[in-house]
Amino acid sequence: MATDHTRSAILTAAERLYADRGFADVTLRDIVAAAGVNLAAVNYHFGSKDELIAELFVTRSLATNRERLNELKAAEEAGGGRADIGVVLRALVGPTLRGCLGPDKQRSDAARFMIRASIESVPPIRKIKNREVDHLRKFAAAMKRALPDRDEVDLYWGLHFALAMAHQTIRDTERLTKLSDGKCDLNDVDAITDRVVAVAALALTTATGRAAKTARITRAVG
Amino acid sequence: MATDHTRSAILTAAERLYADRGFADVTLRDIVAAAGVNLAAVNYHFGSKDELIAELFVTRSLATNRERLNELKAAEEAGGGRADIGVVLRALVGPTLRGCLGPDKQRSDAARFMIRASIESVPPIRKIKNREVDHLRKFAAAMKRALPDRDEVDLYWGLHFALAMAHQTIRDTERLTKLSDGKCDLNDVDAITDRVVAVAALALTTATGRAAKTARITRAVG
DNA sequence: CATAGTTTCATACGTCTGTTTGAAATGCAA
DNA sequence: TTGCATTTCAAACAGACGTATGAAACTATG
Repeated sequence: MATDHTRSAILTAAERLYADRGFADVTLRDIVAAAGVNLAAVNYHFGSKDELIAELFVTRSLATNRERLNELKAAEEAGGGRADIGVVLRALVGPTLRGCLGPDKQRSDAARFMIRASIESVPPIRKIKNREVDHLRKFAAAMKRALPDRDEVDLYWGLHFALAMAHQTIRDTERLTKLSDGKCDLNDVDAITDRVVAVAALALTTATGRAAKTARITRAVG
Repeated sequence: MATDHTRSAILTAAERLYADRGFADVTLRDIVAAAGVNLAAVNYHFGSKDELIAELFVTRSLATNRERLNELKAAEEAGGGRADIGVVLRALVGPTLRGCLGPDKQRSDAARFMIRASIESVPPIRKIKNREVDHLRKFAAAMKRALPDRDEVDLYWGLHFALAMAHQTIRDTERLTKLSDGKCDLNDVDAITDRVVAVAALALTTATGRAAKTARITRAVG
């Protein structure tokens, strides 16, 4: 064992390559070349390519979830067991956004790997991913504490939309930049987080009747 | 030429398989087996696998864009050159949502194929996809007409978020269903469209100062 | 019917993939 | 140093992939 240099070199190289180019385009030979180790090392240390991916994913998954929950717990403890809905949402989308966007320097391979994992549904990950729901349930519960009068279904949709906006912003940076001719600043992570949280919170705090009615009217007009 | 049964059989089978299982998991041999034709037929009729995918994508892409623009134009003409922001957004997200969600019967392979295409970034599609921005620009312009006083950047973000919510809802149906224990009805397409449009419109019509301030406050509190 | 052109077919090719193998190298205790 | 276990390495393996080939089966025109 010792420091197991080879093992961690593989993990680092694999994470970076997968984050950069996705799962489909990266072969074991690419990984071992980047890691500077022999081809057989992957199978020796991890058993198979799938097990390497799975280990990468569970490690990062646990870390991200821990970060999110820490932020949530700190906020709820500070608020006496209940946090503002905006703070809850920020704890949900903040960690991932910070990891994936912003200046190159602070952009981590880890966060970008997680995005890849959530985009490209590769078999070894798909099986593990179902546990994510249990993690999100904690946030749904916190949202319920923040907005006890709100209909449960609305809360789920709000959580879903918040993740959708954060997720898509990370994934499709290019399109928004082109569409806006660079006017949308994708480097200001705090501002982006503000936007996502603001929209989700707004949707959750506005009277559902009014929103639904507006939508129905526009539908009738259209 | 005649009816070119083989050609269209390949297209149909390929679209369905790609929609169901994604690009990575579907081989030419899967396609020709499903289409009931010979392996060499793909290369004979389309030149290569990539060209088959490209043809599939441009066909569907043009159809979707046409549908969206028809809805937009009809609304703007009815409104004397300017449509309500909700109607514009509905024209943007409605066609795709209708095609991808709802009861199995009305769910089309075409729409699901397009979602796959937007998720898994396969080389032959990636090159073509840049044109989508030009299409979206027309919606950005319509949004500007609907909300002439709104800051341009806000409009781009609103458009981006609307697409994000629609897109993610289609893509991650399973997670939301599980999280909500089935309480979120993914079969009621109109209701879902209402929600997406309502949230996006709400974000676009609420005073930006208030939203930003709320976000900043929650950030400070957290 | 004959024939030229098109389409289908079985089959094979070359390449790339993840994985395996057995020998060589290394680390470490006695 | 000797001996044993761990780790590395070059090389090869079997399988799957997209593609190419040439003969066979069609279709339609004269």
